[in-house]
Amino acid sequence: MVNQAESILKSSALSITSSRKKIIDVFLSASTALAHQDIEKLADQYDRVTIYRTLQTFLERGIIHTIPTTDNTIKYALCSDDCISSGHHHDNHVHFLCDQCGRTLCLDDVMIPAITLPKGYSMKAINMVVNGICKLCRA
Amino acid sequence: MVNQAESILKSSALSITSSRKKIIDVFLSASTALAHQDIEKLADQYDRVTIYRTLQTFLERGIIHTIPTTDNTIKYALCSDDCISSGHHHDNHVHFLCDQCGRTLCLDDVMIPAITLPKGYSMKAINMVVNGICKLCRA
DNA sequence: GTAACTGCAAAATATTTGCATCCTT
DNA sequence: AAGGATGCAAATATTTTGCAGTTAC
Repeated sequence: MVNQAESILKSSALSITSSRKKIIDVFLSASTALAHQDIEKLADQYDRVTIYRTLQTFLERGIIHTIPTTDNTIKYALCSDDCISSGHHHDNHVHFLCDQCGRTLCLDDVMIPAITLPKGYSMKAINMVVNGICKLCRA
Repeated sequence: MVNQAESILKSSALSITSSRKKIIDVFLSASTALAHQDIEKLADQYDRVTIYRTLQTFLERGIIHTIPTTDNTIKYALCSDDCISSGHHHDNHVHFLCDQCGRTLCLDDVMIPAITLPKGYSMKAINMVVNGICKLCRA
């Protein structure tokens, strides 16, 4: 039984350091996408700068991805296995941003429908974000 | 023939000032969505703080909206007529972010397809952003 | 041992707030 | 005239950069 964080780092050919493991663990145990600030709080033994640099590295390697939100914040989430494997990032599920609790959730079961672009445009990635009230806030 | 910027301000019950008119004109003559920085450059006779406050006001009144992008920037665009009218903002077309020139375009002819959310979730707004290479960069 | 990673300090940017003055109605 | 909008100054917050010391391999 190998540590999951370590195995993620290994498959991206990154050296295994305690800050990187910690930040991956934070993502693994989070149920939602996280803002830089959230990560700072949850991994507060590490320098803010290290977190910036680590997130940057993870983005480049496709370990995490950003979720575009209308509320002027940037949220990060772990990529699912199949989106790391291909080398090319593609996240094909819908994201949900709750206007009440502010959480960003991956709706893994809701696929993004196909669309047709006008002539001359090529598509590399597609994102779909729904704003509203989530299950928990509504209850 | 009334000035278009003035008529937009009037229908939102905002007082007509030169900075507000200028900023609306900037949007009207832009072919793409604009970042705060772009607006600063295009309306550089006005204070940076005024631009912050004006954009904030316009967002609240539904004169402009933000477009979520994966590249960690916030882009603003004028709402189309029909999205102002209802009081409730709803932008039902797809946005395109060109990875090469960085421009954000409204694909007015491409509608966002309907999706079904899991039980317990309610939808207030939906956004769809496609990344890729635009028509002009490809040519 | 070497290259890469981290922490600290500091610089550069971006955003927010307070207040006095000016402009719109 | 009154309320709201603007500009300036300054306080905060965010992000980037340089460098020296430390760690992974």
